[in-house]
Amino acid sequence: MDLWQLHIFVSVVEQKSFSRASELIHLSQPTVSTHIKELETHFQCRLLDRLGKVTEPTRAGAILYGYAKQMLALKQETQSAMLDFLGHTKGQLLIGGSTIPAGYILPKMIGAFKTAFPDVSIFMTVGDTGQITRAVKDGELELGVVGARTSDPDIVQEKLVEDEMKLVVPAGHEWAHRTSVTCKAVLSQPLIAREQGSGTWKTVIASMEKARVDVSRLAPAVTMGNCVSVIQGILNNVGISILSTIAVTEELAKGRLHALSVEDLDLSRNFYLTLSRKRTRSPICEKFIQFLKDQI
Amino acid sequence: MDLWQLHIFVSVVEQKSFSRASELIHLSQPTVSTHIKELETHFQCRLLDRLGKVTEPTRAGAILYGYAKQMLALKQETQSAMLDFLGHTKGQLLIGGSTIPAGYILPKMIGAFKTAFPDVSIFMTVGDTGQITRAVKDGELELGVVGARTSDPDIVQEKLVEDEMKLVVPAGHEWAHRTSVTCKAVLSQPLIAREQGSGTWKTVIASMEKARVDVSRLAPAVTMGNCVSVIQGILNNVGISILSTIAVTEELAKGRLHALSVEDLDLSRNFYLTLSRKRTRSPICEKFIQFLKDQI
DNA sequence: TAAAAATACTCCATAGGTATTTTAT
DNA sequence: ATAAAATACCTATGGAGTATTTTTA
Repeated sequence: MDLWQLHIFVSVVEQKSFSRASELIHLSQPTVSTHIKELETHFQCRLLDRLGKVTEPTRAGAILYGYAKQMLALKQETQSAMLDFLGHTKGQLLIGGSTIPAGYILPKMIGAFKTAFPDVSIFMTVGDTGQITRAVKDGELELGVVGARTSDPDIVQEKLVEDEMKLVVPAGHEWAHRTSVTCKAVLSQPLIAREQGSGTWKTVIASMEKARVDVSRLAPAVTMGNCVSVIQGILNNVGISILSTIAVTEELAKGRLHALSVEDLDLSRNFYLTLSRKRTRSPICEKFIQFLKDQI
Repeated sequence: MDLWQLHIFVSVVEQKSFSRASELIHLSQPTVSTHIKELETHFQCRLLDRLGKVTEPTRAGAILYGYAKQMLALKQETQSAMLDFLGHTKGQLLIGGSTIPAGYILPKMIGAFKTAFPDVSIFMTVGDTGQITRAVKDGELELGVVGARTSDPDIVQEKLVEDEMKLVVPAGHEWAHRTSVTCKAVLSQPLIAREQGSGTWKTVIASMEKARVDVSRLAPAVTMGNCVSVIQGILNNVGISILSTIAVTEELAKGRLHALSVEDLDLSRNFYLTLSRKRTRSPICEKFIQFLKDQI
């Protein structure tokens, strides 16, 4: 019993005739006979009553007909589901991003992409660089945007955007009109730090170590769990902090915050498009990558 | 794309390996490769990522896998549905009977059959001989039990039971202790007749004509639409009637009615098992025919 | 180096065909 | 007599095999 034989069987039932069915499927009448015979030997019973004028299914044939229709319908459904997916118009896309990309880069992209392809469902996971990279490696996510490179050979990465981090102070701060300060001056101010896993804070520490600044002299006034809290902290004069400009563009535009660079400190970093080296990317994912590269 | 290829594909996905899958299905590894390749060219995309250690489905492959599982499950379902039906343990049986068989013969049979095969659903249609015979001819019913033969060459009939009709009088009637009366005597009594289409009444009229009794002398006190009404009529002294003994066995046993034969009148008739000559009978139907023949 | 999949090739089973016979209207 | 299905028989595609190479961990 295969789909082809079932298709022939269904055609005979619907045409009520072997020869009419054979014309319809562009087969010879004996070929149709052979296939029906094969089905009948397979099930060990008559499936069609050849009544002379017409051919009608037996009870067993009627049962098989019902199932056969279902299977053929399911085949059709499969075909069109695959076509839809491969025509990158339908399906789902699983992506991931570390804090900054997930908060400030990807949402815009997802919005634009959804407008272009409304039948694509996008699921975004937020996690730290390590989590996202591992998920991409394992195929749980098709694409990630993270703030650090990895040495894993199963991963390919591509620089997506350059991110400049700056010292951020409230509008009324004594430095609110300066464009830069020394690193030493920063250490004298109450500072809002980020938690251990934060990519932003890792970059800050790394750049300080690179500039041979004694990191132990850092005395954070408070440590906060996410970017938004830090911004709120600055606005409420808890302290100042070093943040991605991407994360504060809005507040800078409103004039409620001011950003300035820190002398001697290289606070630039990159966000990387992160993909599995060997796994095949879906057409939807390819399309999304195009979007990312084009619209940034 | 056929079921065999989908089966191979599913096996590779589940085994995460071409070679392990090939062992499982008892095929060579190159044969598995060929089939997967064929699926991939059919859908114009990669379905499996050969990652070296393991093989995992691509997004497209994952979609196909879902559908493939459904199709294979449906195939299994088809197989077992056919087996159940052919093992005459499950399914439905459509039968029909004219008034007396449907009222007094078939219900007993259906009860016994349902006990033996509880998973069989039986649907019984009641109609006159002509209706039931036509439905059997057209395959709407698989089996009928009717009170008359037909000349239709598409129908085969077999005598199932002999039915004796008798004159039925109430317990207190003047003939309540007689075993027979003359036909002439019957004509002098108030008689309950049956409607036009009734097989019972047709038989009564036919036997009278055969005995050269002047049928026009029949003056029914009342005409009733069904057997049960006639019995009630007799019990309430509306008149007497000629009925199938099969239909009054219960009342005779209770002693509320008395049956006697009519001299000169041959009131015997047969009920016939009625089947389509050319249509294949389901195993359930064959089994039911056995039941009918054995238990009568 | 070893294991997995791909490639190259050979073979035969079978799906397809045509010609014809049988069956039933 | 005619139309439909079955039978007989032939052909060629492709599904299955073995042997080998390529790839990658």
